[in-house]
Amino acid sequence: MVDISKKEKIINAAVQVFQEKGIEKTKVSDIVKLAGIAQGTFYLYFPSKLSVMPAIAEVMVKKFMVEVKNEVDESDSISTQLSQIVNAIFRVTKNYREVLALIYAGLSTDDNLKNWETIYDAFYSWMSDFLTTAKLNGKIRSSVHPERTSKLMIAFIEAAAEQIYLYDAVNEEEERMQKSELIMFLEHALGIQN
Amino acid sequence: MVDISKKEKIINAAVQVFQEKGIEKTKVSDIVKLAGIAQGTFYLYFPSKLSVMPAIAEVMVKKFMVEVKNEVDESDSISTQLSQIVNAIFRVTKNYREVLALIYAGLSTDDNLKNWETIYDAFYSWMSDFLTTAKLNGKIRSSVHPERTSKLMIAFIEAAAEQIYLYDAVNEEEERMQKSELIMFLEHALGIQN
Amino acid sequence: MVDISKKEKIINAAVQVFQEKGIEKTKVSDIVKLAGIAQGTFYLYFPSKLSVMPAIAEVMVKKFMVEVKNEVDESDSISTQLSQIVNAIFRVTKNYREVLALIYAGLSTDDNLKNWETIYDAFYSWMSDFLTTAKLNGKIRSSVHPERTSKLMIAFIEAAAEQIYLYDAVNEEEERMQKSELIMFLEHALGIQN
Amino acid sequence: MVDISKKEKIINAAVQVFQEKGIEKTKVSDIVKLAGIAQGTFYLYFPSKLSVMPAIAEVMVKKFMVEVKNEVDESDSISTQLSQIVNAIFRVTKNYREVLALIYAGLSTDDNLKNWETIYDAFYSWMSDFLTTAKLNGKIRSSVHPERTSKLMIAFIEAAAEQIYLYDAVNEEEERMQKSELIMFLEHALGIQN
DNA sequence: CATGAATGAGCATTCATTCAT
DNA sequence: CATGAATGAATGCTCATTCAT
Repeated sequence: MVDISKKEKIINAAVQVFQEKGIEKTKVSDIVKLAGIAQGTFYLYFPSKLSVMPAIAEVMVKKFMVEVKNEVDESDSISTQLSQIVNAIFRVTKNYREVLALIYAGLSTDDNLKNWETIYDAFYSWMSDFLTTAKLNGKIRSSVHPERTSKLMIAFIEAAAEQIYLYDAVNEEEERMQKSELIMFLEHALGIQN
Repeated sequence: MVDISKKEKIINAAVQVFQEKGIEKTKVSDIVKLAGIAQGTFYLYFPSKLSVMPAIAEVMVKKFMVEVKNEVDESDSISTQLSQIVNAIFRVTKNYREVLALIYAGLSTDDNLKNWETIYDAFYSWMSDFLTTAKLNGKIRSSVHPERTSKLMIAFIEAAAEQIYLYDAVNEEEERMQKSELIMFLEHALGIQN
Repeated sequence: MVDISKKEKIINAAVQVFQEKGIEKTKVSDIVKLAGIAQGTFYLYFPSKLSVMPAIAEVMVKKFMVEVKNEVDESDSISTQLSQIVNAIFRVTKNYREVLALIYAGLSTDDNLKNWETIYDAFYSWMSDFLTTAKLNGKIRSSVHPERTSKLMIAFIEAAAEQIYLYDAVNEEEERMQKSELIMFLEHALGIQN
Repeated sequence: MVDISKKEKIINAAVQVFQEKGIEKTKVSDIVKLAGIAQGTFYLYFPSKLSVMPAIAEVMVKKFMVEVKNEVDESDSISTQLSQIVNAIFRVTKNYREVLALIYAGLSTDDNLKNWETIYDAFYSWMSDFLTTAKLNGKIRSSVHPERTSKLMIAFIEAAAEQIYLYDAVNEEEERMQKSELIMFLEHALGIQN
């Protein structure tokens, strides 16, 4: 039986409440109620309401990575793997659109954090490795700079997903078409040779 | 002499104050003080503090368009024009990074607006026209779907700019390199033939 | 064609709005909207929001008197006339319960008015005359002091009506019984001899 | 030593402040200052400013009952006891005229309460018992319906007291005379036989 | 470590009133 | 007389944070 620490309970509850209520309307009292702990206990683990944000961001980045790693099959073609990456990122964005918006906002709201980069580091590394391998295998154009391009790609795919799920109220057909266009766009950008 | 309406005064003041203080810390009293009007007057034009957001968003989109239109020289090569577009978007993002972050957040914070698309429409149209022309002239790959790609490109370039100016604290050298990588990425994505 | 002065329009509108919204929630803007005049016009006729109260009170007292005078038939027995008085007062109280509550409260809320007595004077006089006549005709006990008793009776009947319509949510049967008890109570109090 | 709960402190303070300032001019900050607690604490016990009203009403009804019970001597004649009841009610009304006016108004102002009856129940019961006993002893007319008449009497005596203390600015002589008239009125109404 | 009652600074919003037209 | 846009003082209520137990 897995013992969930109070800190984790708080983070999980925070993700859920933020997801449902948005940043302004979420009260610490909501979070602790859902976490099943006392109001004061929150402050034993986090110095302030906003300081949960980085922890949430970390959780979200982990979700992205877990999904991507689960979805991507290295034995498939690069083109297919690219689709798999896009699908994974789209899926997480769809499910956690609100929290993601909050993170993007919350981090700038809160002063104490420019850890963004640090938080994303593992994801950037993974993507960078992916690109490096592909490049070594001659599957993508040789001029790709894996590190820089990894950041661009993640930013791009997430932005495309947000565009669809956050601001548009698109139908499934349109969603599918837009995703196709994105993948084609990426294939050309990376100069994929299957 | 141009007569600035009270509403415009409020919007301009709001852009400035939000830019300086962030969303949580901005008080309506700050905005009206800067706008030179009474507190109550604010509520004659906007029903709530957050409801200025869409108006601000519109202003920001206009800023993007003005900069892009000023910067892009249609007599230049497509490749050059692409750089010009990127430069313009980066410049606005750099100058208004805070407000932009607020908008991305604020719109989801505030319930009353999913007008995002509407607000961006003009920009999307411009970009779509740009791609259509380029496509007709055989300057970019023929498989590009101008409308869909226009949305992707704007989302992408903005996301790349935010990544640099919002979350990173990059040096100029790194900024320059990242921008180059982005342009190269875009050139391949669009299949540019100069 | 009768020309209703703006002042009367305001008073009528105020009665209606107060009736519907209660004293706290009634805004001057509601009153003027219903009266069909401009906000500022209100202040040409009344120095403040609360200062309409006495005018409203006057209107209400007039309503009481009109109803009582219409209902009471001097050719009927004293006992019957008493019932008629009670019925009239009950009817007005039922229809204007909210405004009446407001008046009772509003007058004490507002400092500038202890005109209560003055406003009720005409009603007291009528009742006093009624009692005087009855007394001269030997229809009621001779120890009744018409002036003092007139005030008591009006206060009493109104209080009884309020008790039913303001605070109770009585059924019609109970209402009828309570009214009977009141009339019997009054008959004995006045020592009515038919 | 009796420990006064925070809730009681609030109610007591509220009675006092409302008595002094009236309903509109009373600020929550006044109440908490007098109660010696923090502003926020008020809202731990009452959801809104107006919601103290019912609690105050209860306190006032208790005051009526305490005074009446203290004053009335069952070994005295019915006539004397009636005077004692009137005196007690008049005294409380005189001392708390403002709060009483507020209650009468406040209850209708505030939506959440038609508990009026419930609040008065104990007082009605006491009076009803008083009348029942008197009736059984043949001291009052046998046609009196104790329950209904108890409500009428309380409403009546209070109304008479208010008429004097709230709206009139009577001299003591007039006050005494009006009270006599009331008692005589009641004696006849009840058909008192000493 | 945990609690949750108490705190009180802080702010958005309202609305009676004014006054230039 | 009439207007209604503009005013800005005034206050109820919230909620992050603390601390005695």
